[in-house]
Amino acid sequence: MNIQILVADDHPIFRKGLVRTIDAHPSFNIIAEANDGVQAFNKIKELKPDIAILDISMPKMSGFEIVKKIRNLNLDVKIIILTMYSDEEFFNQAIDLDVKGYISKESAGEDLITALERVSNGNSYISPLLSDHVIKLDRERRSLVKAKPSLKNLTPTERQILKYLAENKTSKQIAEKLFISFKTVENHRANIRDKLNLKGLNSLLKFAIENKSRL
Amino acid sequence: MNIQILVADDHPIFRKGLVRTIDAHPSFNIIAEANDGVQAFNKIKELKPDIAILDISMPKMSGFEIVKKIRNLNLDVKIIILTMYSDEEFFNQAIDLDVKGYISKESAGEDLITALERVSNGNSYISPLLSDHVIKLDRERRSLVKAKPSLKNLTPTERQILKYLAENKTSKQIAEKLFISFKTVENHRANIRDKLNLKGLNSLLKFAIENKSRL
DNA sequence: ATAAAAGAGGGTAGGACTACCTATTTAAAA
DNA sequence: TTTTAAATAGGTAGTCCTACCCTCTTTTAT
Repeated sequence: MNIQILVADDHPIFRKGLVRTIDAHPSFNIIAEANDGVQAFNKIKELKPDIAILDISMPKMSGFEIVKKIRNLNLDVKIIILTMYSDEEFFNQAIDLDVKGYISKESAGEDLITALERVSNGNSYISPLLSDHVIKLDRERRSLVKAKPSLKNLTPTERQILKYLAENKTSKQIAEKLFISFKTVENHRANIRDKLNLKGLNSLLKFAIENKSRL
Repeated sequence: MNIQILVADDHPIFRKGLVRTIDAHPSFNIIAEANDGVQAFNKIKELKPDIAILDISMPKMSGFEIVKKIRNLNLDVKIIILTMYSDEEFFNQAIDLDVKGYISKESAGEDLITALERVSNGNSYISPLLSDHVIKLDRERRSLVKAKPSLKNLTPTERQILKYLAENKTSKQIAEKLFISFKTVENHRANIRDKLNLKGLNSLLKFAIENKSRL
């Protein structure tokens, strides 16, 4: 068994730690490293590793953007996300993107190796440091509380408008950018609020700002 | 020349990267590693390394607290601070504590080695990634443009109002919570916008949401 | 082919935020 | 003691967002 791995992280010293940890195991083979998101994406396209270990926050392109692009190209690359943040949003996003592994940067090396082993066998692995959080989420999902509305019900135009909203553009400003009437923009806003079940003043703006990373 | 070094960082993988980077140089010798602040402090007291490399944010005791304690004991240990944050506050604090080296975790290994060499010779070293920042800060100070006002310029009441704003409460709702007139709340809002140099509709709301974790 | 969804455009009423003002009281700092 | 900063309260005009209505065309899916 020889698993080919790409490692992408913009912190050279941390990356060295990753490489050493992984190289110590004969079944795993680092075939490439990347310093930033664009580099990572290009190398994944070119070398088609079995597993890509991606930091979320990298210059030029985030880990998530890379995953989206990979999915669009239908590349069969398993993804392990590395993160500093035990943020619910990020985690949900990872799940939506069918990411197989999700590991905190605070994890020990054994954690990483376990993740690699499980993911290479087609399973998933979430770092124990994060799983407390996951259990909480699971409980939320089971409860009757309406699940967080997903963005995927939105049409492309609605998404576009949300992006502008996250920059705190007014309906009028958005209308000018899109060459449509501001009334149309306001109608879109009303539809989005309806779909996301948002009520109250500026609730849509708040949502747009809080979720801009997922647009 | 054989320099004895202690490394303290609560991220095992990053720590491994540090150790490998340093061990590759014959003049430097890792004599101990620590997982958290208390461990680091105890080992420094016991082993008296020449140089201690400390992460700022560690469980149980921060890097800065360790430095203070070391200074109180009059131990002759040179300190290199490692940080994720290119935050002005942290940097100033480090300078005040007579820290000899200050390195970003985004640095490459060569940066670290350079720092070790300079510090072991009695000099100082600030990672270029940070010195740009320092220079930029300096320029901002020199320029007439009001430097980006941080949250610390806000009064307690203003902070409180920002917190409510981050929850998308209206001025009226906040006024009711605080038992004051909504006009007072709006005045506070105007003052905050002024201090933070925010302009345009809902810019304050946007700021509050984006910075709520720091309130 | 027909129905549904997406996009575009419009109207009205009301509530909310912003930009500008002024003014008083109180507490802290010089 | 005088000054300054903070907190309080008020006014007006303008712009924007929201919550309701409505019609029309084009595209997509059944």
